[in-house]
Amino acid sequence: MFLSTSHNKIDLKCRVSIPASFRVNLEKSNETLILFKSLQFKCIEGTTSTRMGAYIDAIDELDALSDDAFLLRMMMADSFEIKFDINGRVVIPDTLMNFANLSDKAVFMGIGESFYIWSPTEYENQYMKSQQILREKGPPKLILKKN
Amino acid sequence: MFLSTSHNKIDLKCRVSIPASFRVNLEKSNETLILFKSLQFKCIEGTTSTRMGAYIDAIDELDALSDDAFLLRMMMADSFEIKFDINGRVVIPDTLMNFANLSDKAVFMGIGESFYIWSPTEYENQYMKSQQILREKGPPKLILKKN
DNA sequence: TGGGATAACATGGGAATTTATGGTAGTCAA
DNA sequence: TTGACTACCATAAATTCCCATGTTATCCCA
Repeated sequence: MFLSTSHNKIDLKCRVSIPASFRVNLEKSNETLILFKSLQFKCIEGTTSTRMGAYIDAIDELDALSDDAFLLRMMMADSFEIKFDINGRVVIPDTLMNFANLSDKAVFMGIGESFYIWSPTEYENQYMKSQQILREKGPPKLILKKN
Repeated sequence: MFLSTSHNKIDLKCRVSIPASFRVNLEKSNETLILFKSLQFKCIEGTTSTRMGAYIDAIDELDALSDDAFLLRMMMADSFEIKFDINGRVVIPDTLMNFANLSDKAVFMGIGESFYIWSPTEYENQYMKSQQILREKGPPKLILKKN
């Protein structure tokens, strides 16, 4: 599970350290990391190859001509299998750097099954927005399912 | 699985480098590459011989005399088993070059179980279209099965 | 509980390898 | 003998690998 937030530096080669806790999480479950363009936000989403595989299987279940199938294929096209260097760093592909408006700083935000990588300003915006909603509408009502 | 997008050059001999990650994917699973006319788009589709077998089996499920089966057979007839040169390049058959309107640039787009080869302009059109659908309809609603 | 030792982490830089691509020589068939 | 095709070589650029370093967090013992 990916949790917590941290700020790391992106160097000139577009390398960035993935927070150690995220890395351990991947290693323990023997997963490779996939980075892709978020479908909702101007940020990168990171997840496991297993979870990405589930999306791919879902494509075959859909009507091949449907909009959903089309979008999912596009999503695959904007996804990258990422390798770590010995120090736990990855290289962020150009496409993703541009999409998320990243330059020299990245904010990692764990959200459970996956995590987001934001530019600092975009992260700040989204954070403000969440505080705003919280003030106006109060905390979300959560119903946890029993297993 | 085939992921990510990349732009490669097609030379005068119709040779083009298959992106390294696609090649590795094929080698790891000991598959040969099949190229054929996409059934949906003006592009080439590439996949493993195993998956091509699955397509062919799917045709057999159809009424053998139906128009669908006829069309699918005609399309499949234009599929090619492709060999790599020592540098990871392939030669794109003339039929496919023409079908996909390719000349000197190719866009490789991984979509999971297979990949597409587009002309740059056609790729651009499809990408625009996906962004349009995303704006209008939002991301696909997917319910992934629990592991 | 304090403080030094030790390990873990994030980051920088350069060397070695891989990739994409241009070119040439050899082979086979018409 | 020509033309098409294939196999292989060459090279520049991009990518990956690995070593070095400073900084932060953790541990352990007095």
